[in-house]
Amino acid sequence: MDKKLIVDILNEIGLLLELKGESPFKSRAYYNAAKTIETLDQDIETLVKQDKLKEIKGIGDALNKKLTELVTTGKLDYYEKLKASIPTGLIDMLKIPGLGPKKVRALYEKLNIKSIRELEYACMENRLVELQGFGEKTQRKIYDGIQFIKQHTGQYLYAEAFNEAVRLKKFLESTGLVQRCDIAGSLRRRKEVVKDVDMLASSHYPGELMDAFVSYEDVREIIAKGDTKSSVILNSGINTDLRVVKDEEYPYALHHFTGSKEHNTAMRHRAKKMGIKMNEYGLFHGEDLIICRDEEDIFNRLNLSYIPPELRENMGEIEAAERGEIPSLIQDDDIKGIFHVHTTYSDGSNSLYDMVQAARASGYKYIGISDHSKSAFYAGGLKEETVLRQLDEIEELNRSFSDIVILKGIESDILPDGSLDYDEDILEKFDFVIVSVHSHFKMSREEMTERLIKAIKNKYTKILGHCSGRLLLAREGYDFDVYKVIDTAAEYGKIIEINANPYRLDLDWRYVKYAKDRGVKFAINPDAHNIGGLNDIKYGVGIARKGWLEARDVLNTYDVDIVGSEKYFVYLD
DNA sequence: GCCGTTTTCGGCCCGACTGTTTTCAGTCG
Repeated sequence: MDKKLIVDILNEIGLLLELKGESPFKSRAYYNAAKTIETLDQDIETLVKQDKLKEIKGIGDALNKKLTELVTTGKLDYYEKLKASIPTGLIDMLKIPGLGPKKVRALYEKLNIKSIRELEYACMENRLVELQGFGEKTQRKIYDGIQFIKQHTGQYLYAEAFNEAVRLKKFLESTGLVQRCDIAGSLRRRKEVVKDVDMLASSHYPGELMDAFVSYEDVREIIAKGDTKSSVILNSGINTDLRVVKDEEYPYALHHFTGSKEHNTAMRHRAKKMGIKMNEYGLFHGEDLIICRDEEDIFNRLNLSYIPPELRENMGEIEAAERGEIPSLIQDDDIKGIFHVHTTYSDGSNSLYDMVQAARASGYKYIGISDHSKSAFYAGGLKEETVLRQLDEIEELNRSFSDIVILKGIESDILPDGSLDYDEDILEKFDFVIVSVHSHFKMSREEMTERLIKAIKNKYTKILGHCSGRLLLAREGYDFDVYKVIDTAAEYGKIIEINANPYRLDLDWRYVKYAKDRGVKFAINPDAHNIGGLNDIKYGVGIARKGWLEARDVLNTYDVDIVGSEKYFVYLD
């Protein structure tokens, strides 16, 4: 058995014991043994055979037994059990500078944080500062450390990759070497998680353009470089490809490199039936190129109306385009106001006044404040008297602004039994109630479905918040029957949130069209915990588009006299 | 978990530094 593997296992046991809060001397014994074996000049298997391990200083009865088991069987039961008792994410968290076993353990025990992504999210929600032994600077340091770590993983949130891609596109355009340039691939389709950035450009000077690309200041490593395709890794760790084509090939290439693969396959199949060959260089009748100036021409040539990139997943878009039934998708500037905004009353980091001012500055006509309800203990949920105080402040602010309406709301926890946590005399004071699950994720599928359905049916419920509870790349959502939940929302005329936070993007777009087809209406909610969070709304719009939604399907494209009225969902029909 | 021996359990490396906390705990090397 490889000595290095044995050393690694001993060191990991030491680490796991520290995380468990065992005696520091016990874990040190394992570290010491690891070091001893590492520097041992005898063969460990021979020592085991001759039963001479115990003669080595630092290896006593217990370690002798364990090492013998490990060397002879290749496995160690004690290690396997230890590993299984601790979430693997905790070990990853130790890689963050400034985080040791004690703090990781505190984060796990007090905040139930089990992975780096969950930790990052908790930092952004400002949840670490309240913890004993932690503070503003520690939280900052941990957050910065996570940004560093993230450079080494393989998947990225849409928002992260998109911002990288936009910067790169600006750079490429600034070289003066490109004719046309676009972000392609899954980013252009607005997938919630992407593996890489695909850029496409047309140019008279492909060689010079590639030279410029690989010398972009953000490039960390050049993987490949040619005249038509180059690959680099950016400082953020994201793999980035640039394809360069002739300008007359550009529309075909843009369609091809936007994908999805499934959409492209279906399109080629359709073309072939019409006697047309289709690839990234063109549409061909025999040897003759069919001239297309842009993507719209390509679709039209195949007797289809234009299909926006977000819909290109081979999920019915080609059939819809054939019938001329591609929806007119919602756009950023359709949004007139926002719901689901947190303030310093609960776990937000900007005041009610500041959030309202930021919404005004963004041109919104209304802002729906919804802090956490009293059961959200970890997030500083509002007790009844605090709710009343906030409602008073909102009324006061409403008197002082004529260009924005502040709506009174709450993000009420859905308790394990599906009930809400305020009495009716409080609930009836709100303009809107968002209901969300924030605890007890580990219920059975049936129980969780019932819990959600009961909350939807509650007469004070207006919006079902982040339906699945997932945190992208960090935490799976809880198990529930999404179709039953959507059907219930449809039946009771309740609105489903598209949470626009880049970590959530929940309801998943794959179910949005199902809900729309059943008449469900949506609210695109930033779930903002600070002023910057208000900008997340655009990611929600992206998901809404991916879910085939039009402006009329979305509550916050309506004027405040409609959304602010008691029976607004009636107007949405 | 190991060691040494006071043969049965107490001690096991520590100082600088940081960010908390208000006298100290945790991390790092």
